[in-house]
Amino acid sequence: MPNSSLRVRFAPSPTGYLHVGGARTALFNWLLARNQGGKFILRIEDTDLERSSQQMTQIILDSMRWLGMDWDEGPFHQALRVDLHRKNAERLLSEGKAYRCYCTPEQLEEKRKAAEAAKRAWIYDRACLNLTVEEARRRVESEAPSVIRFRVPESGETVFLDLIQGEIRFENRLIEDFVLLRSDGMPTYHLSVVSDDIDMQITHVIRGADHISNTPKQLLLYQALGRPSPEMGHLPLILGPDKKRLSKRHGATSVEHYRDQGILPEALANYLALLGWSPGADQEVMDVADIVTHFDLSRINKANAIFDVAKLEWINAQHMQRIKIEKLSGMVKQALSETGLYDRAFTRDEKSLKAAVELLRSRCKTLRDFTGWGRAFFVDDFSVDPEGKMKYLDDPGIYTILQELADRYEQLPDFSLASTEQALRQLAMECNMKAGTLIGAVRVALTGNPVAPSLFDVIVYLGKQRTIDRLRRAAGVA
RNA sequence: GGCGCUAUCGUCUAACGGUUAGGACGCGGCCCUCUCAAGGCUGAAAUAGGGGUUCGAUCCCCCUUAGCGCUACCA
Repeated sequence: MPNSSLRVRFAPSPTGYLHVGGARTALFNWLLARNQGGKFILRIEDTDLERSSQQMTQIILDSMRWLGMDWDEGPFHQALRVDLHRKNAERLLSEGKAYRCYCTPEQLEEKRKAAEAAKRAWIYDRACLNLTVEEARRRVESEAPSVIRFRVPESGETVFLDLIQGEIRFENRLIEDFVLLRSDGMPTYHLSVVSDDIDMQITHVIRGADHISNTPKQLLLYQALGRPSPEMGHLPLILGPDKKRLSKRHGATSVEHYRDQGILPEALANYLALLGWSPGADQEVMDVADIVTHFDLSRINKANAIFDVAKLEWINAQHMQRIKIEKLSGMVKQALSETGLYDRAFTRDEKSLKAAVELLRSRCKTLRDFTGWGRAFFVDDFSVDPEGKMKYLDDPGIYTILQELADRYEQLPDFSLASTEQALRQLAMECNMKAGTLIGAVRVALTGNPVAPSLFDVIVYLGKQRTIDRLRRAAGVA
């Protein structure tokens, strides 16, 4: 039962990078739209002029695209739509559903503090709602700055059926007469969100659970404006390992960061989708298309989830193993270029690059491992791991053996998996040493690392000349 | 403090009144093996506590506890 008239939106405020929490909110909206054949709308909530910036907007858009999301409408800039918001505020004012408030921030702060000191709950006391006609006239004439406050019903309840959380109810008398329009004439969050969601004909608002307590205010606004409210769904929050809300304190929170760490976009999307949502089957590693077809709001969890980097890395490793080799090679090439390790002469051609990637992929957790641990597969300039050196190249006798192996390899008419292995084992036997020991030594000589793919695969990949050179270099460095 | 939401292995989660409470990450063991991964097999590990409802509660209700969120002329 796809609902092609469904319209959802993601509405970030460009005051920082795209946070993984925000990314997940965006993703769930996008998944819902794509699953239902509806529309996904992007709206930039930049009414906080001081904290918003064009650069941040750009970074957010880039991160979304990188994650594989596209949008059908927008990006709309909320700051450009304030006239519409103001009109709604004025309409409510003229209909008596809102009123002017002349209280200064200082006065309010004072009352708030007093209430706090007396351990009383504080919401705005409606001082300006109860102004006598005379007082009201005086205020208007004095041209003192004022805000427009929404007049919340003093009794009754605001109840809604949350798509994810179920029924949620709030007593109206505990809801404050919140500000719609600031004294500088700029709309506040509640006013602009509702105005824009109405104008953009949003049918489903899917957002973080931190907005649950904002919901009754917004629902009351829809009512006052005489418009049906959209369906509401509140996603559980993403927490850090200490169960606190995920923040910079936990280190990595931006999508950009994970991209820089060498996480694949499909892996991050996969992991984010699994945070709070579960596919019907036990299959957890999915590509985006799979997730789109299986996505279903009814399978979203209500409890907050802790962001687990270890599992993200595992999922990433899984994706690196399953992805088409052409695609992975392209990403590795990009990573090599970015770190200045892409040497066309060394890598020779696409086929050779693919061979190296194929050899390394099951041993890598992120793209970074290709340029770090896998360095010797792409350039000749690599260092030798001290521990590997100590373990395998400590005995001076090994150098003559490596030299000898290089000589024998040079004589080999065909340089293959079988022939190189046969020659090595033969030499080990003659030297009265275990093949495994020699293999270890050669591995360190060729890759600088005691941990690497199967040795003879490495030898064949490097080729005859490079293998011999590296063996002699290791022997010579002695 | 007030209001709201939540509560299954350490973590992500499945089980939508009846299961030996399942899977995955991580951790341990074994197999494979030239190292390390990958892969296969396997082990330890959970229904927060207390009351109800019911023939029967992880599941429904209440209380407690804990965690989180909101509590601005920020979004």
